[in-house]
Amino acid sequence: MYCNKNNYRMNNARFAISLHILTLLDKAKEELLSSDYIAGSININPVLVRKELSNLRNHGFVASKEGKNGGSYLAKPAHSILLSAVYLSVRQNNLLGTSKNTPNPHCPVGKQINTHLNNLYEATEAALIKELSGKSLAEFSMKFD
Amino acid sequence: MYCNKNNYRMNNARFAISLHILTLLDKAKEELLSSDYIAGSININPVLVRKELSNLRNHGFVASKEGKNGGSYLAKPAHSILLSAVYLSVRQNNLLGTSKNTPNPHCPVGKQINTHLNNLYEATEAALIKELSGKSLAEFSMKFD
DNA sequence: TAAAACTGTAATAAAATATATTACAATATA
DNA sequence: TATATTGTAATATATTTTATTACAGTTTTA
Repeated sequence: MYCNKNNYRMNNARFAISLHILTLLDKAKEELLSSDYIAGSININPVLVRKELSNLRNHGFVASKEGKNGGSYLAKPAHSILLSAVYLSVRQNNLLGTSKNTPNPHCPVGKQINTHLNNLYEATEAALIKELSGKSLAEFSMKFD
Repeated sequence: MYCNKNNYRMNNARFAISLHILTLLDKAKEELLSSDYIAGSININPVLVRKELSNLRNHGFVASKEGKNGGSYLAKPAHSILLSAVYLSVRQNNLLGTSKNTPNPHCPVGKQINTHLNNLYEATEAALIKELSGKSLAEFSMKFD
C-alpha cells in the first residue's frame, strides 16, 4: 500500500498522455497492461506513465494490480468516461496561462486585471469543457482501426 | 526600420500580457504609452513588452512611433478587436498540449493517436475560439473602473 | 520460499522553455 | 546635438517538464 501526493504543475502533454493510456486500456479489454508496455507505445519514460496512472486511479478511471503479472485496466466502462472528466483530472492551471505576475497595484488597470482575466478564463474554460463533455472515451477509442 | 522574426514557442502568459497591453492602450485613448510604462503596470521586463508589441503590431492591433516621446497606441477601434483574434495572434501550440513524442509506430494505437488527438484538439479549440469571438477588447476594457 | 516481474514513489539529473537582462543601433524630438 | 524612445539580438537566469536512477512493497510461480 502506498500513499502519494503528486504535484505536477502545468497543462503540458498530460492530457494527451492520459488519453493515450486510456485508449490502450480500452483496446486491451480484460487484459492488464504494464506501465512498461504503455510507455513503449507512447514512447515516454515508464515512471511518467506510472505517475499518470496514479492520477487516473485517484480519479477512478483505472485500477491497477501490483506484483508479478500486474498492470492496469479500466475501472469503469469507456462510455462513462467523458473527455471533459479526463481534462479536469489533469488540469492544474488556467487554460490561457495565469500570469504569476503581481501587476502594479497603483495602476488602475494592473490593480484589476487579474480579476477580469480570471472571469474571462472561467467562461472560456467552461466552453471548452462543454465541448469535451460531448465525447466519451468509447467514442474516441472507436476511431482507431 | 526594422525587420524581425519572433519565435516564441508556448502558450504561456502571452495572452494575459497582450490583453493587459491592449487594455492599457485603450484606456490611454490618444496618448502614446512607452514600453517602460506598460512594463511597469504588468510588472515584467520592458523587452518582453516590446516583443509582444511587435507581435500585436504585426497583427494590426497596435501601431508604434519611434524616437523621443514615442510609444504605442491602438491601430483600430477597441470594439473591432475580438478576443479570439488576440488569442490567435499569440497562439503557437495546440491548446491541450501537443505531444512532441513520436509514439511507437508498431503499436496500433500509437500509430494513429496523433491524428485523432489533432482532430479532437481542433474541435476543442474551435469551441474556445467561438466563445472568445463573442467578446471584444472594448467590452473587456469597459469592465475596469 | 526464493526468484522474478511487477507497481509505487522519492530523489535527482537533464532538457526544454520562459523570462530577464544587457547592449546597442536606429529614429524622432526638442 | 543631447535625450528619450523603439527594435532587436545575444546572453543569462529561472522555471518547468521530462527522464533517469534507485529501491521498497506486492504478487505470482517455479
